Formats: sequence, structure tokens, C-alpha cells
Amino acid sequence: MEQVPDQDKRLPSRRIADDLREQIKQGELAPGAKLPSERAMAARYGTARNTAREAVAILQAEGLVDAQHGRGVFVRSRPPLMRLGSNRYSRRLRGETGLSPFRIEVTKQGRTPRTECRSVTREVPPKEVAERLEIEHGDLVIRRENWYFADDEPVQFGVTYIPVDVAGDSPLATDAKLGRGSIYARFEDLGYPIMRIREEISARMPTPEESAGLIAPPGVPVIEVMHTSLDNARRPFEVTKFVMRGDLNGLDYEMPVED
Amino acid sequence: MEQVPDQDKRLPSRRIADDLREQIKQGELAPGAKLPSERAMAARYGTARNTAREAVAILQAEGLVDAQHGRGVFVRSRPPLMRLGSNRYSRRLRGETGLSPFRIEVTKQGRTPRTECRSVTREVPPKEVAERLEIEHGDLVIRRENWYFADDEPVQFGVTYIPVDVAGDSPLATDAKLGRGSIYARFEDLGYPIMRIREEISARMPTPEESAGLIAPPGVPVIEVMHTSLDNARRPFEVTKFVMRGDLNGLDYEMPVED
DNA sequence: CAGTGGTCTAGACCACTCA
DNA sequence: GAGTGGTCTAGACCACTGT
Repeated sequence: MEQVPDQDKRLPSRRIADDLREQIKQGELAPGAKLPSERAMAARYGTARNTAREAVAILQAEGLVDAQHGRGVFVRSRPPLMRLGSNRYSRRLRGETGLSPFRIEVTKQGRTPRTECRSVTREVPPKEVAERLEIEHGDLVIRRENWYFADDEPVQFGVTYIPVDVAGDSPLATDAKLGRGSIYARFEDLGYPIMRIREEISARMPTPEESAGLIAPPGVPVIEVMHTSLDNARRPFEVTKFVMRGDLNGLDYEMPVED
Repeated sequence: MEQVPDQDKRLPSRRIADDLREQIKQGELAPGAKLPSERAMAARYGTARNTAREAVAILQAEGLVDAQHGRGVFVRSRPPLMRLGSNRYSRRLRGETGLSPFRIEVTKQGRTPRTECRSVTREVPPKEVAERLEIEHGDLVIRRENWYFADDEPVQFGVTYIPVDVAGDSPLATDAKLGRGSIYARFEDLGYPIMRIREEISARMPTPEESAGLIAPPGVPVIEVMHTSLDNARRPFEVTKFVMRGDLNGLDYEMPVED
């Protein structure tokens, strides 16, 4: 007996997902295009709606599509990444424009930047932060929480930790608004020029809180950057933990190779 | 009439997920611990099994747990990250040990490193690579595909592109094995010392192929690093696109701030 | 209002693991 | 073989979006 040739070993949900993925890759389903409704897909493939739904879940986990309640499932358009360069700490850029690198990059993309300092408090920092600041565990620091928006869409946030003996009673310790030239101009005022940086980068799925705060669709990872600023004596004077939406942010470093 | 106080507005699946997440955070469910079976959870909360299953899916998407067919669902242990430093291109380190930075880092973690060059071919590179190599679109390059393992577990892979006029008929263009001191010693032999690097970093969910190749559990993003090597005339001579499992790899750069 | 995705139920069978 | 997760069915009701 001959085998029936039109047998498909793949699971129905996989098969539907594969078909859709192929159409997306081939451009038959362009970015922004609407997928068939789950009920239509189920009818088309002769499955239960849940099976079609599972296929959508697969594509969602791959970050390819974005389901919108009551509207439909859409091919995700890949917006241009914000390219955060190592030059974002450059003194020259800071001086020329008076703008933070974040604002420059967002403006370059034709969007409107906004930053918001949500809180300035005194706290005992997490261990990982105390270690990087080279302070005793239990020492107080200033904690500043900043959120970054493009067209009022949150794209990242950062929590900055500053030892109290560095911040003193300067604006860094008390004011939400820091004035022209961003936070690093204020550090320089206090005798802490930023000469070197250390950035430790990792990627993971967001916590539910981060997911809510960043309004990130499911299937979007976050980039976490643990940033340490070093002065000309190579001493750390500030640590910031950034959390960025992975689909909207990228990092771009150019640096010399150490010997 | 008084409201019944034990009403819980949350959806059943969310409620189960929240309970489990809390137990994981509190350490009641330690890393490696087995969660109750889906059937047990369903019975416990008086829901259908699918509802308990949905709760597991939520935690899985957060990267908190790992379901194993026929065994159970387990709290994921966070293995130590591989810390890939900017010093991984250092000439001194290369010379002292004769080992690649990858091997050093894996060994440091008590695991056994292995690298594997899967192919060496001549090809027309993708546009994004040609741009970074500053060659004409359509020019041929050498393409080398490398896989990196720790204890035979794949942790990352990289595809290296070298212009044919750089590689010539050196081992770079022909041999899978490159000998002592890693690939950058060979570039130096050819008159291309690595002086500066550019690294463009992004995070995303893996494609199905990457997911299969890296044997990454669901809910684990990848870190993509587009690396460009520059010689002392600041001319690019090599581009490598790395894809790393986000749960096993981290990047660690220290660099001077440009003026 | 009709159509969409979001969630849930109460079953079923299969593939895998482990004793 | 008992228990587990993986997948599927055929319904149901809800919340949201559009017209």
C-alpha cells in the first residue's frame, strides 16, 4: 500500500504557526497587517479555535505578532532601535547641545522625548549596588528613579544610586530637576568628572511590574544595564541600573582594545 | 449588605500564577524544586486543568520555571552568567594563556569548554554586514560559523565574515582549526592587529532555528552582538554576529569616556 | 450591534519519565 | 503501569473594538 502523501506529521498548532510565520517572512503579511481571526483560522484548518489560538501564542512568544483585544492579531512592525552609544557620556556632546543623549536620539527618530524623575530618596542599596560603589553594606545612598519616554511611550527606566558623601546636599540629593546638561554635569560640579564607565549587560524576560510599567507586549525581553561611573582616580561614584524594552533599544559601543 | 470579603477579583489563572511566583520569591519553592502537578493545582483551586496550565505558561513566559515532559515543572535555577568582558580581545591575555577568553571564562566556572567550527565558506554577506565591512554590496567574503559549548551544552554561536582580500589564502579562508591564540592572532599575522572594536547589542526572542540549536527552554531571550574589529587605521577587517543564550551570558565592558 | 481576542470548562488521547 | 506534561476538542461567557 502506498502512503497517503498529504499527511503532515507536524502538530496542527505548529503547522498553522509555520504557515503564518512563512507568510510574514515572505512579506505576504506585511508589518502592521492583520492576521485572519482565530475563528477563521480554525475553520480554515479544520481545528478547534483553541488550536488556532495556540498557533498565535507561538508567534507571540517569538515576538512576531501582537494581539490586540477586540481588534485582531497584527504583524509586529520592527520600530527602529534607539541606539544608545558609548558616546552618551561624552562631555563634548553634553556641552554642545545641552541635551542628554537620550533626547538627541529620540529627536533624531522624529519622536518627542520626555524624561521624568519619579522619586528622590535616601535608602540602603541592594548588595550588588553597594559592591560596585565600594561602600559598606548598610551605608545610605541617594536613590533616584528616572523614566524615559518617546512620544509618551515608556521605553526605559533607570535607578541611580549615589553615595551620600558624594551627593552631599547638592541638587543630586534633593531635586528632581537637575538642569542643563544632564546629571553628569552635576557630578562634575562636585569634582567627579566621568572618565571611565563599566557597563554590565544582560537580557531576560520582564517581571510583571516591569512589564506593566513599560507597557511591553508579551514576548518582548528587557535589556538590563548595570552602569558604573568612575572618576579620574578610577573610583566609582555612581551606579545606575537601567531596564529597557528590548524591542525599542539597542546599545552601540566603540572602544579601544585593552592591551 | 456586606460584601463577601474573600472575593478575589483576579482571574483564576493569574491568581494561581501569583501564588506560585510569591512562593518562588520567598524561597518556599527553591531553585530546582518541583511545582505541584497541573492536575493537583487544578484540584486545589477548583479549576479546570487548562486553567492551572495557563498559570504555568505565565511563569514560563517570565522565565521563572521550566516544564519537563513526563517529569514535572521545576523552578529554574539561575546559573551564573558567563561574563564576556571587553578584555576578551586583549592581546596580553591571548599571549599569556594561549587560550581564548571563552575558554578562560568557562573554565573559571568549573565547566569544560568546547568550540566547534561548523563551516568555512565563501559567500555574499548580508547587507548589514557589507555595510560594516565597508565593502561593495555583492563582494565575496569568507564566512565562518562557530559554536561554543560549556559541558557540551551550547551557549552561543557566532558567524564571522572576512573580506576575501583580507583573508587571502591564509588559514582564515580555508581551515576550520586556527591554532593557538584564537582567530585574532591570525589576523595579526596578516597585518591586521585588532585595535578598536565596535559592538552593537540587542535582545530578542530566538527564532525557532536558534531555539533548537541552542536548546534554549521557552521564555529565554537571546542577546545578539554585532561585532566589528578595527585595525590601527580604524578600518574594519572583520565582522562577527554572535547569538547567545540570554540566561547563560552577560557582557561586561569597561571603557574610557570619549571626550 | 457584530466581530474580535481573553478566559474558562470538562473532558480526551498521546508521549514521556520513573519506579 | 502510574503519573506527568503536551495537545486537542467543542463548546461557553466575558471584555473590548469598531460601525
